[in-house]
Amino acid sequence: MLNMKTFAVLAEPTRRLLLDSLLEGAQSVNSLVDRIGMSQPVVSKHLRILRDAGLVLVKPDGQRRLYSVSPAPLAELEAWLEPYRKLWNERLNSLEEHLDEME
Amino acid sequence: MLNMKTFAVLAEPTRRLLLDSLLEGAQSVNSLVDRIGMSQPVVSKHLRILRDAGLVLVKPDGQRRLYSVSPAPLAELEAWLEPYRKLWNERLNSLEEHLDEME
DNA sequence: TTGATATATATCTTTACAGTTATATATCGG
DNA sequence: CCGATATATAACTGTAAAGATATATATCAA
Repeated sequence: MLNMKTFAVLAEPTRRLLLDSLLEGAQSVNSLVDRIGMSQPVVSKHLRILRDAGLVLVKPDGQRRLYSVSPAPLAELEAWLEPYRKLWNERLNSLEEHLDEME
Repeated sequence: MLNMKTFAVLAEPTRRLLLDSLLEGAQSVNSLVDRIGMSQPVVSKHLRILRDAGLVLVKPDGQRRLYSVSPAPLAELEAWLEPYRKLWNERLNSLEEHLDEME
């Protein structure tokens, strides 16, 4: 079911940076290298890991490879987060009530 | 601002297991040890890390320590996730439209 | 106080993984 | 075909961290 490796993959700051960069649209490896200021092998390695995790897609474009975000696995995060979201909403609500009482 | 160490802390499966256990209410260290089947030092160590990350709170209760979830840092996850959620919603919508067209 | 229980921490070992460097593969232009 | 460009991968190194074991600290009960 839930492939929880997604968490580990996203734990790496460089990989989140890559995903964030790809939010603005598909990009080649080298443009990502320029953007995040890491060596090309490092970027390729991280992209490989993101790809294995289903978080990005590749589309060959001549000699380049265009990477884009594939957000489906993030639904796991969302799902895991849900019961906790309820918790913190409750607490926000009771804080609000508390503030209302103080008025 | 955003303390992205939260991601790394949550990347560890045992720690997510601990948090999930605590969703059912505050618990002592030993009850968590029994629940997740790991050694007491391991559990204490992970709880320490969760505590440093602000993800759990401790309340001394005699010789025990009652741990409970403190969900505030998870708002970071939520925030980071947001632009991606938009992405996958868009894709769900276009899938829907596509299915509608096929009818 | 003493022994038992509950938890924390220190030390050690092993493993996983990020980054570097060097090299391989593939595709372009001429 | 050839050199240049774009990307992937292999091999190596250093480091961080998870789990095991042993021990320290604190609180209970008698």
